[in-house]
Amino acid sequence: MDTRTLCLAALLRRESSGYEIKKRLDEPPFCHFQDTGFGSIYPALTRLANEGLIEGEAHQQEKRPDKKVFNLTEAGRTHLIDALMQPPGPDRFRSDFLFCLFMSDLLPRQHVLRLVDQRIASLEQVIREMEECADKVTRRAGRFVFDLGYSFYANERAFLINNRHRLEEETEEPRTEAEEAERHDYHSHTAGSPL
Amino acid sequence: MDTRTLCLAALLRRESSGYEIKKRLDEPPFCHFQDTGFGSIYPALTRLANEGLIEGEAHQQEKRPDKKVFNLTEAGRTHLIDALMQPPGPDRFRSDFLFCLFMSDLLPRQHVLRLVDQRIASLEQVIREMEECADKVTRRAGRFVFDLGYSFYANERAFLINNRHRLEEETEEPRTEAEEAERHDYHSHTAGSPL
DNA sequence: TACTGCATATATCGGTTTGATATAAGATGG
DNA sequence: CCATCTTATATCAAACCGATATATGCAGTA
Repeated sequence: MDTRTLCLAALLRRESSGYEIKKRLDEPPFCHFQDTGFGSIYPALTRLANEGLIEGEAHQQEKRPDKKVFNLTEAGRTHLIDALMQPPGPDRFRSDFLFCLFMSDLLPRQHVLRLVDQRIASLEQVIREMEECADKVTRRAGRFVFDLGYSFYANERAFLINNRHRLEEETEEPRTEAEEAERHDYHSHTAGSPL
Repeated sequence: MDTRTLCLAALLRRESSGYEIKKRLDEPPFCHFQDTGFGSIYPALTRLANEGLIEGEAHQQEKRPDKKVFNLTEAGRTHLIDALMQPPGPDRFRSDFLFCLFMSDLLPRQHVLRLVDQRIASLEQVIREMEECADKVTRRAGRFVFDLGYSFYANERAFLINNRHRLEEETEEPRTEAEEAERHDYHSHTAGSPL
């Protein structure tokens, strides 16, 4: 979902400044399936204001930089609902961790195991944090997505713990042989062996 | 992982053209955790060639456009391994589907249920396709990532099937009341209710 | 037969996103 | 007292994404 729609959604229930939107988008449950930076949010807000989908005014603050607080217009609300009714685009998922794992026959075994252990640790932290704030999530839709996210993380943790041993074993056949085999496959056009 | 590193990885086991790289990156198991378009791949290959990390020559083909086939240099192989040894960046996951679900109290219930059913159907197709090509995945590292990916999809499918009923029930409290409650929370600074 | 659409193959272009950085001042903490 | 964090907005280059252009062969079909 593009940043403009994200901003509309963030403004639906309360008026906010760009900074506040960023903060909320950075914490659960939102950060688990959408992320943005200031570099996207501020231009998006400017454009939304030009299009009349949001309205804003500068609130002067004591001892703080001025705050530009925006809220949705009726047109903005309509626009948001329109966007949500469109068939959703495909998920986009990019994971350096999985990429490294996939390429891990190039790397020292100890390094790979450390990578997996760090991943398990970071999953455990996310899970702990989610458990702590679980009772704050009361809206039905929010709760549904929260629970789904939780099951994602728990599932990955379980998989890594249960399958870590597969990466501990000695390296498979020597690399040169494997390469020769794949090269053969390639030339004989028999198997589309994955990458 | 940036596109240049991706291309190096794709060239590790066999020489390829940009088109072939794109094709392989578009199919499992690669498409499940990395994606790229031509708009990224061709510039990346040009730059890699300028940097001496890959070498290429144009193969003339009968009845087809010319093919520029690249392969890794020793410097390219070293560069790839260096990149893989760096601590991996965080996963990036963006899902329009989850975003729509999260906002689903704005949408007609039937629409949301249809969305979920379509999601289940598409998960089931992915799972079927993975099962069909499962026996082609033999490399240990590839197999590990493949199995992890499979468990992702299977987990999400199970969750959606088991929890779909939660979205069937009548809408919770009327929206205006809920809004008032949240507005109160906000002003009293007691609860950081998520978005 | 002609038409339609798909696969092969490379490439560019505009718009968007990302990540780092600039600016500025109060709050926090060692 | 100094470093670092938080609040607050903003910009910029580099990278990325999606659509489109170009050209040809091949398979299916009306």
